[in-house]
Amino acid sequence: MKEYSEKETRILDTAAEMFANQAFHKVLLSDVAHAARVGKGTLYLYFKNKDDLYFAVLFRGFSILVDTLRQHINQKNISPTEKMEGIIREMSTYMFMKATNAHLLSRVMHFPEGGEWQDKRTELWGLIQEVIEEGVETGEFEDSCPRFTSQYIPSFVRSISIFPPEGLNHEEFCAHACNFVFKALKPDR
Amino acid sequence: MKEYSEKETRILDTAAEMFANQAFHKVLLSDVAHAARVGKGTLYLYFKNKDDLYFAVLFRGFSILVDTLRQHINQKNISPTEKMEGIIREMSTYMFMKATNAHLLSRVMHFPEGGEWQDKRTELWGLIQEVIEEGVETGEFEDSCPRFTSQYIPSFVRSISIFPPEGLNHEEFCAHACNFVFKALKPDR
Amino acid sequence: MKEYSEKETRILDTAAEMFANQAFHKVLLSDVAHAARVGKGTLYLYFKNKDDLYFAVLFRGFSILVDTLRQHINQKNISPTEKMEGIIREMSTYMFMKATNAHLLSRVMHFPEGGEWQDKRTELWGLIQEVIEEGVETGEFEDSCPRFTSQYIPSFVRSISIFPPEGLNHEEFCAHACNFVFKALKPDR
Amino acid sequence: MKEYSEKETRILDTAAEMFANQAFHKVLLSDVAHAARVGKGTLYLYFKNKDDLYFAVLFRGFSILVDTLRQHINQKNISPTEKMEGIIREMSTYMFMKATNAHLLSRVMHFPEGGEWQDKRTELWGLIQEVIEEGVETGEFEDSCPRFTSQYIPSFVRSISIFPPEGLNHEEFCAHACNFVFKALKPDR
DNA sequence: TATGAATGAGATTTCATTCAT
DNA sequence: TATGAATGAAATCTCATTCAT
Repeated sequence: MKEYSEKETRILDTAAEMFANQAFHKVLLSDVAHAARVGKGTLYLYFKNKDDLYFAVLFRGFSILVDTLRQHINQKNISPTEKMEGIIREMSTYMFMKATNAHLLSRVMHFPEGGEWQDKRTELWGLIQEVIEEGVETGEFEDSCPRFTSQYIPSFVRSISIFPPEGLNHEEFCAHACNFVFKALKPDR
Repeated sequence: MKEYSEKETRILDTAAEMFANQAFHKVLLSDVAHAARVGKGTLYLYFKNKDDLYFAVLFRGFSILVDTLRQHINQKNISPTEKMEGIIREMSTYMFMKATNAHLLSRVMHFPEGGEWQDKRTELWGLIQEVIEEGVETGEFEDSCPRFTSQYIPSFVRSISIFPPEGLNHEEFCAHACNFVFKALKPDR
Repeated sequence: MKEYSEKETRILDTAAEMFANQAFHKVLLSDVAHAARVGKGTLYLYFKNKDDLYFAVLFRGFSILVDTLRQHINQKNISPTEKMEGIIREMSTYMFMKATNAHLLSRVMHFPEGGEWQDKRTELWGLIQEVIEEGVETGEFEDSCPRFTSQYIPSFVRSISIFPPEGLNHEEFCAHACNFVFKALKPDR
Repeated sequence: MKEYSEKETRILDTAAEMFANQAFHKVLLSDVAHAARVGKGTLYLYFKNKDDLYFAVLFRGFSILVDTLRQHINQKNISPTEKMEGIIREMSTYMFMKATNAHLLSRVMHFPEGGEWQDKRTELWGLIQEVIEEGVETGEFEDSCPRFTSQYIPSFVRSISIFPPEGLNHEEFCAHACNFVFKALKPDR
């Protein structure tokens, strides 16, 4: 896990906020600098250019999520079903907590191929896939292609958190999503 | 359904291609004009400004999909299950046919709120929701909150078409997705 | 001889004036644009960047001089001595006429090697060398290494025009320089 | 003769090298500092600002040359002719020894008027002029305007050392230049 | 004395948009 | 209707200089 200095963190936080709320080209570096209470030049001390800052923001946000999930999954003594429920809840919590998270994550998921990103995404999907496969082994789940399923799950958490149906209740969504997934993965008999 | 002149169509096609492959701010109007074999000024005869062109591109692409789906659903004499399978197949066909489609749709789905877009998206979700509700009525489906489910379905078709797992087979995906959804929606008994 | 459009010429003239009077980094493109009565962006229509504009200015100035000299030298029916006198007079006239010329030429003569520049300089020296060699053939001159001499001549015209001794009289300088060169090149007997 | 501390010398040497090889505005103080193995702030302990450093570099280089020449000229018992030959040889040795020297000198010689520089240049020209005048008095030379000639001589040494003709031989150049000057200055009879 | 992270004024450059043709 | 040269506001980015350590 990359380490960030205090100032770097402040810049990333500020930029995350701004990139989440406006289109890339509407975010001015001078505004970021001002909001982060640093000089414009300081940004360039930490990030090569605007693109680089943008990617760093997304990457950090995504990494935090993946790390959280990995930690959850690595717990001993919990069943694949519990892990899967955890994944859905952690992901949706992460995104509902801060609109910023959802919007940024959403962009990551669309990112131009490029080693680093591909890897991170694959990491996320890999974690989920592992849980499904573990469940298949224990007989809790049945899935002819866990690779597909592992992509479905983040995608609908994202969809709901970006376009929350009116009057959305977080708990209600988690329950529905878990139920949906568990039914879909339930062994035929 | 809006009608477009030949030149307008050429511009929209070109722009669609470009917006699908690059971020908004990386797409230069001069490039669009050149690629569409029209003068830069001509773009402004058909579209108010860059944003307007962008919206027009997304809107057209999205409308085509929604219209296709609506046509499918309006067929008489087919069951909700058949309709649902059709939705999944039509959507994924639409997106697999042209990468452009998938990428553009993806943008629409993430579009900052804004009346027009909200409406268009709601239209898509509404179509799917209707089918689910119809299925619930006939007893083919069971779903505690069809509104959520109607968002899940486009989201994972999109995810798979933007990030196709290596060696992806279209038919295999459709089969898996249908199966996944049908199991998830199957009445408990 | 390269052709320049009216606007291009206006830009080059303006820029020449400014580059001659100030250090490169003190010349602002916004000032150039303003003084040339064109938009800042227009500069970039004609010149790739600031460096490119600078080089174009120098190159044009230098080319004009070389062309003038070549024309003079190509005259029929004049002796090498007359040609040499012409060279010295043309060069010093060119430089005394406009301080701009002298200063710009001065920079050219120091220019980072680079095909184009090397070639132009070599062209200038080549012209002078030819005249000397012609004179050697006719017996008017004697010179063990015309290649050296052809570099001496522009160098002192330049020196005097950039740092004119107090109360310098142009004609006096030409006379002195010609006399100096002719004596130096005079056959021993 | 100014004295420089060890660190100051290191900075000046480094900067000399860099200013000789690149245009003023391409030389970054951070590069100078790094190459001189001092902190960027340290430069400001020794030099008021970038201009000041630049001037110091040129000034030191020029002073060394002028001092060398003065020492040579002040020798007793050598004729003006010998002095002149010495001047040409010392100057060209100085410049051929290190390309840096030639380039820097070249800058000095082109420096925008400014008291200090005017004085330094005048000092160089003055030395040469004295020798010529001494020669005129002894009847060894003849020159209607030694002030001009004293500018010619440094200028062509400079020209040759900055743009050495292919396959240049130092000794050959000195011999040619001396011969050229001596013929030009030879009394008519 | 020595440092180099931080600064921000101000430079270069871009590109959506206009408008004369 | 069609064009693309011209524009200049506004963006990104640089780098000499400062200053807390």
